[in-house]
Amino acid sequence: MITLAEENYLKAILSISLNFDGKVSTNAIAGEIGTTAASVSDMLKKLQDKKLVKYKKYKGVSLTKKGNSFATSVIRKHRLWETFLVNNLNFDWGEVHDVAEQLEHIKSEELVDRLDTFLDCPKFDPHGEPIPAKDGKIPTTNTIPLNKLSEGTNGKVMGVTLDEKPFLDYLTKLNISIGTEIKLLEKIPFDQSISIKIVNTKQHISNDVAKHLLIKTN
Amino acid sequence: MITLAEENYLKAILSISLNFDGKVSTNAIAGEIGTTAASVSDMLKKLQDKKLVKYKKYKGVSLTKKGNSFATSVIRKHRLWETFLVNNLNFDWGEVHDVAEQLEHIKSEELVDRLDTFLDCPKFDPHGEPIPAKDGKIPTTNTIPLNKLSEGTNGKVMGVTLDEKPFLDYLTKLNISIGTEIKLLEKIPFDQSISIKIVNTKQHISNDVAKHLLIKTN
DNA sequence: AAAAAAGTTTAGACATGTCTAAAAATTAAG
DNA sequence: CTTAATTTTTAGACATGTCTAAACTTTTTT
Ligand SMILES: [Mn+2]
Ligand SMILES: [Mn+2]
Ligand SMILES: [Mn+2]
Ligand SMILES: [Mn+2]
Repeated sequence: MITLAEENYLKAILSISLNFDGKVSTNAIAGEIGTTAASVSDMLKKLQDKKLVKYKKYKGVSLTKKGNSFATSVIRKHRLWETFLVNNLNFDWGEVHDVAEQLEHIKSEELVDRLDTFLDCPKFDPHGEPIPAKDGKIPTTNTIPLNKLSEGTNGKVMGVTLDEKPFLDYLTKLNISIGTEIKLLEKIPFDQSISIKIVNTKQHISNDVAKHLLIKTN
Repeated sequence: MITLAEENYLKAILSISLNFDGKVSTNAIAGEIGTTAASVSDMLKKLQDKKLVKYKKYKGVSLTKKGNSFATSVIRKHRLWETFLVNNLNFDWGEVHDVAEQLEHIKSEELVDRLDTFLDCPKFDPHGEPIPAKDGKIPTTNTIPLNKLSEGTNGKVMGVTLDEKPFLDYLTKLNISIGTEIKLLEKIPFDQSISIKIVNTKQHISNDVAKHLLIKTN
């Protein structure tokens, strides 16, 4: 049996390895989970024993096929629950992450399958993040982070890569949500901040915000 | 913060005290939870410290107002989730208990409130058991266990007081579900087993089965 | 009222998961 | 290439929750 703590570590390792490639460092995991490097070292040994990760002391860690499968399943559950909470229980997209962190650990294959069916097998969650299918396949998109676009480009917001409430509340305040049409007007070299146009209003946002907005260009 | 284990103990104490009255014994709790008397003693001290129970060594335990409120809330969540699983995810009434045992521990008042609204504030769960309201009030019914009825009485099955799969599967096999019309034909003094009529078929069931069927007489 | 049985609590151990502080290894600087 | 800074691991402690075995209370029998 895999424990709740183990699931969270596997999920963290997968999340990190999706952004950067190569082996995942102890510190990176500690940062993601909000724990100490010492705890991570302890846990990596246990995950190694269970053949969920490949781990060499001081050399970082990667998921085994089995570990990747568990991690993907947790993310699948997380995003299906978030979809349920927003679509059916009328939660705001900024309020669902913490509850989904709990729901993702409920153990019942049957439950996940039926929830998936109930929701009509959604491909993306309320933040536009892809929901892995039962077989582990993750839907792809041809989107680019807003900060990588060139000046003058038009596009549509397809997703966000951060689902913390303060960030999502700020987006809502800026009138940005999934589907919003955006035009990149100007990039400021000094701080990489950018000017954008949203439904005829001009706004200015930091690079930190822009990099978490996934855009599909027209 | 109240832990998952503590919630299960409080729920067990409430369940027991609903059936029998007076103080709840250590052994009864151990039996209900499926643990040892030693573990129960340990936990009762902790619950005492948190003012969730009133406990005197060797003299049994009872819930404080605070403890009762937590226990009731756990039962409310359990039954709301069971209702969701049966009504919306098309689970059979015998398949939901174990999953609900997990879901009942998800921490979010907002979630419970919204789930309740989503389900149209149901008063009874799929097994006919009353769902406590947000304020803790438990819907009442004027029902009697089938084994307490006298011969010749007609009535309708309003609920079951056991939700283990083998029992519920057996009921399904007997064509008994919530709403089924039943007539008590004969009580056998030797073993308290009884003969019943269900939609023109005669059946014979043990006292053990009959005592878990709640009947509303016509 | 003493002895036996049943019920309950304590003592000691163990598993899981976490933390701080210290030691060891790796990487970056000088 | 040696020292310094950073990263990672180990050692030791602690909290939670569980268990078995032994001790203690209460209840039941004789
Ligand atoms: Mn999330
Ligand atoms: Mn989690
Ligand atoms: Mn149940
Ligand atoms: Mn439970």
